[in-house]
Amino acid sequence: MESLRIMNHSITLVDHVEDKLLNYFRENKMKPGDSIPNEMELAEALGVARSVLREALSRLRMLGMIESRTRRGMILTEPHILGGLAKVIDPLILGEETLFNLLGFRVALEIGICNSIFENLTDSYIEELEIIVHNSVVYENNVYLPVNEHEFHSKLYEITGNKTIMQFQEIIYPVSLFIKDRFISSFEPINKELHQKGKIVTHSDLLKYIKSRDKEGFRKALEMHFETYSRFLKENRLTKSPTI
Amino acid sequence: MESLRIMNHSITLVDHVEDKLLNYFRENKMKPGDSIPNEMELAEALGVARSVLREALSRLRMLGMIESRTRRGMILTEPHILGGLAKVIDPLILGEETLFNLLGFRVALEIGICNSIFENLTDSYIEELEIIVHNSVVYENNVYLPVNEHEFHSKLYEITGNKTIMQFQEIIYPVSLFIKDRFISSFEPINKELHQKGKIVTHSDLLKYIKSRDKEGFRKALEMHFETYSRFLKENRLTKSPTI
DNA sequence: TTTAATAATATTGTCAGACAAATAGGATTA
DNA sequence: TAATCCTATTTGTCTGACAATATTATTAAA
Repeated sequence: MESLRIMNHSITLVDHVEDKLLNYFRENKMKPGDSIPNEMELAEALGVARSVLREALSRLRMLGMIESRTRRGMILTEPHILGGLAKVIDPLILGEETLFNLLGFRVALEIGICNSIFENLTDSYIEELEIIVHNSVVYENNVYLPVNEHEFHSKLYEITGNKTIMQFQEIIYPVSLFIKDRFISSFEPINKELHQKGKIVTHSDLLKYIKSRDKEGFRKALEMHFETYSRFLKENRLTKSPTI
Repeated sequence: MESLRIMNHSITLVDHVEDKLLNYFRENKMKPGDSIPNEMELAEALGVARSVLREALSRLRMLGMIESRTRRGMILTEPHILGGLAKVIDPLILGEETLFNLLGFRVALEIGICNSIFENLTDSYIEELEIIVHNSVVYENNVYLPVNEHEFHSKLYEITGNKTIMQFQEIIYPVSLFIKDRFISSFEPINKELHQKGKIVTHSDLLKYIKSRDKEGFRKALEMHFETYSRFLKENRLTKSPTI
C-alpha cells in the first residue's frame, strides 16, 4: 500500500491544480449537473495561466468528470468509472506482475458472481447460453474459439445485471487472451494433465449445472474450469521475488 | 453495453490526439522505458499546436503512462492501472446505480478470493487477524468501528498477495461506508432480522473458519457476513427501472 | 402582443510565440 | 584523468490572439 506517486519527480503546477479542482468539487459537495466557473475565473482564482488550468481540466474531462460546451460553460458530469482503466489496459505496457494480478482478479471475480448469477437467472438467459454453447467451436483440451469463449463468459457477467462488473470484465478480457498466448507453453502441460485426469470442465458442463439450478455444483465446476489459470498463477507466484 | 462516449458533443482535437498517441504506442509495440519524440516533433507530426498536444500528453501523464523530465525528453512508463478509478471515486458524484454496482462488485470479489486466501494462508497472517479481531470495537448487530471493519477486510485482501485486488478494494472502500451511512434506515431492519434469526456472522466467527482451515465453511460464513449487503442490493435492484 | 429573424456577446477551442528552469553533454581547465 | 563550467535542448509556464458556437438581446414582422 505504498503511495501511488512513488518517486514523485517534481509535482507540476498542473498536478496541483488538478488536486485543487477535485478538492473543490468534493468540499462543495457538488453533484452532476452543477456548473463550475469559467476558465478565466478559475485560472485567476488559482493564480495560474489559462493553459495550465486547461491541462488540468483536460484530465478531468478525459475521466468524464466535466463537460464543456461553448458559451454554456462547464458542468460536472458523472464519470465513467472504468474509463481510465480501459485506456491503460495494454498488455505490452503492463508488467508481468500486473498482468498476473489482473488474471487473478478476473478469476476471483467470476467465481464470486455465482450467487448473483443464480439470483438473476431466467429461462431466457439459459436459452441464450445454450445457443452460445451449441454454436461454439471447440478445440481439444477445452480450448474454444476466442470469440465463443468470450461470448460465453460475457453472458455470465450479463446475467448478474451489474454493469460495472460487465464493463470491468470486458476491459480486462484482452489480458486473459494475451497471457494465454504469451505463456502457451506453460498452459499446454497443465491442460494435458487435467485432461488425462478427466478434470476438464467445459462450457457445456457448466451449462448443465446452470440448467439444474445447482449453485454449489456450478461454483465447484467453475473453479475447476479455471483450474488452468489457477495453477498457472500459483506456479508463477512462487517464482516471484519476495515482496518488498 | 452502450458506447462510453454517449452523445459525444464534439470530439475535440485533444481527444483525437490522445487517441493517436495511444495508437502510436500500441502499433509500435512500445514498452516502458522507451522514449517518445519531443513535444515539438509530435505537435508537428500531428499537425496541431503544442498546447493541444500538451493537453493530450497531460492526460496520459495523469494515467501514469508517460513521464517527462526537462531536457531528457519523455518516456513511456507502466501506468498504475487503478489511478483513474481512484480519482473519480467520489460517492457524491456517482449515481446510485453505480454505487450499488460497486458494492455488488466488492461483495462478489471478496467472496471470490476465498480460494486465494486459503492458498496463501500462513500462521503469521492468522496471528495478525487474531490481533485485529481482538482489538476491534464491536457495536450491536455485527457493526464494527469503521477502522476495525476496514482493517479486518484489508487483511483478507492482503493475504491473497494480489496487489491489484488490494488496491481496488482500498479504492472502493469508501463506497461501502457511504452506502451504509446513507441508507442506514434500510440496513437496520435487515440487521435486526438477521440478528433475531441468529444468522449474524461476525469477524470472530470468520476467523474460526480460517483457523480451522475450513475453506468451504469460511466461504459460506463470508456469504452470510455479507448477507446484509446482498439483501439490500436485491431489494434495491427490484425497484430499478428495467434496463434499456 | 407575439413571433421570427438578426445582431451582440460570452465562453471554450485552437494557435503562436516567448521566457524560465533544469539538465545532459561537451568544452575547458586543474 | 578528473573536476568545473558552459551551452544547447527540452519541458513547464505565461501571455495574447482569434475562431467557432451557442446564448441572449434586439429588432423586424405578423
